[in-house]
Amino acid sequence: MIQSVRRASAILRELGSGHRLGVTELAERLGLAKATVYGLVRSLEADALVERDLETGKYRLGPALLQLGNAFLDGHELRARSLLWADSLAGRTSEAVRVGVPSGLNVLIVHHVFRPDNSVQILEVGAAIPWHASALGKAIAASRDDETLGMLLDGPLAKLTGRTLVDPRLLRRALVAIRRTGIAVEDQEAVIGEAEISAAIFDHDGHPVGAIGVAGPVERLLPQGSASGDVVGAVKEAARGLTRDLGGVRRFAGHR
Amino acid sequence: MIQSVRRASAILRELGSGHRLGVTELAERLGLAKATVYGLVRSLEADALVERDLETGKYRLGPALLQLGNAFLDGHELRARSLLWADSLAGRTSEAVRVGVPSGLNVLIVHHVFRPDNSVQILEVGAAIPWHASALGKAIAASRDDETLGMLLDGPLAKLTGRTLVDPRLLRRALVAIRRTGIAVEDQEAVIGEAEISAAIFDHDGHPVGAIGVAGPVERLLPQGSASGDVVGAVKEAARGLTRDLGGVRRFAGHR
DNA sequence: ACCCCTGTTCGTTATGGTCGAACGGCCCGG
DNA sequence: CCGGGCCGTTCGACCATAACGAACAGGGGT
Repeated sequence: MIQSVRRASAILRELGSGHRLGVTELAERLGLAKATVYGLVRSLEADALVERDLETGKYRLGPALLQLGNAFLDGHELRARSLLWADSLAGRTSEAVRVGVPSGLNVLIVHHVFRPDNSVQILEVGAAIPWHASALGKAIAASRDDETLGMLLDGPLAKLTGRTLVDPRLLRRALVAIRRTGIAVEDQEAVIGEAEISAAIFDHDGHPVGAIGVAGPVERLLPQGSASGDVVGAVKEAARGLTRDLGGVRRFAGHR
Repeated sequence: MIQSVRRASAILRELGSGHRLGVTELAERLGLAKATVYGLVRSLEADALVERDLETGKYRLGPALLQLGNAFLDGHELRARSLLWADSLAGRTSEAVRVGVPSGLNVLIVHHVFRPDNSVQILEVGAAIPWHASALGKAIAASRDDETLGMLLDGPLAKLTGRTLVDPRLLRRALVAIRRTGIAVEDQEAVIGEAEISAAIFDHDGHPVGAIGVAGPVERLLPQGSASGDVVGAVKEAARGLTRDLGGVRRFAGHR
């Protein structure tokens, strides 16, 4: 495990949380000597992974990251195969569709089809959502191996709204139900007024590689409090179809 | 300049050009020992900057890069300020608008407004275009300092279409004209049938930080072979407005 | 005009990154 | 079914080199 590389990536993560930081500030956040951080940022800057703000001298993320992020999407097999399914799902449900993959403690949106109603919507591709506050994240987590799941439940569980589940015990119980039904529901756990219904997608040895789901206003997606059978059926069908396209197989309650 | 960080970033660049590569293949491409590369990829993998393909064992770019790329966009001042100008420009010209920043030998698209005609268009944000084959790139290059410009002209100049300018002498002459007029035109130099008209955006000491331009079918954008005054005016106005918003100033023919 | 805090450079030390070689597992072909 | 070759992986030793503290320089703010 190469120390300097890990540290460089820690710098990127630090810079990724919005703020622009100077060498000194970075050094104290990471607990490193200024000169050490300086060497790291200079190296990152040489490859345009970070950029310097000319007026303040502080550092921010560099353009090469956008390029690499785009290259990641281009080569992403699940994303490529989900394009058609997502379009069809959005058409059938008249709601927005999102496809996500696990990335640490978050779900990363790799594909997003707008609700087909000509309203202005912001593209969420690239957004990272805490796993426990999204249907995509819960659908994926429900089928992960016990070790990974433990790590997820031990991590920080931020309370994004009043309805976010943050108790590991409650969360674990919810995941059991999700694994049984194959459907995860999120009811205003990330954003008030918004809900999502999703199902996991599996690879050939039954590990969840991502999830696809339908997102929209809670009153349309969860009329009288629960999901409509039509939407649930459509989501399940899309997830199953995608799993099949990937050469995958749904694994039931298997561990390891 | 920290060796291992530069090497790690070289691995990312290698992986970014589409192909999935194994340790051995990476090692020979970079001229390093297998064990060295192995250590580097393991470290990158730990931070999700690269990912392993479970079936083939080969490596590809990781999800963290998409997240970081998105964070780069979020914090991007030029992008943020260009949103309104780009919308307005697209409305006035009824064509697609793109905003780009320099990234090495490429222009990176950081904002893209679709042509307002309800046709299906693919989002180009994150795409990297060789600077010499785009109006954005030429507009930026025309105002860069001599040293950077020399580097650009010395770099590889790929011939993307029959009309791409690849002769450094011709290119340099074109840039002189662009600097004089403040407008760069690209006529099917990247994609046959597509043209673009753009102008550079400057920071407070007159360095070009990016460019904004209108892109569309050549027959509409360049009727009877040259740009319409209306479009040129609108582009110039948007670029000037953006420059002003950034607290910048257009610099004429100044060096250093 | 001062001071303080910044980014930067320098030289030394010993950490830890690099490498070659050897291991073990997998796939392919015989 | 067995062998060969290629792959990712581990190991250990060498010494390059990353990390550090301290000293320098430049700018902004007071």
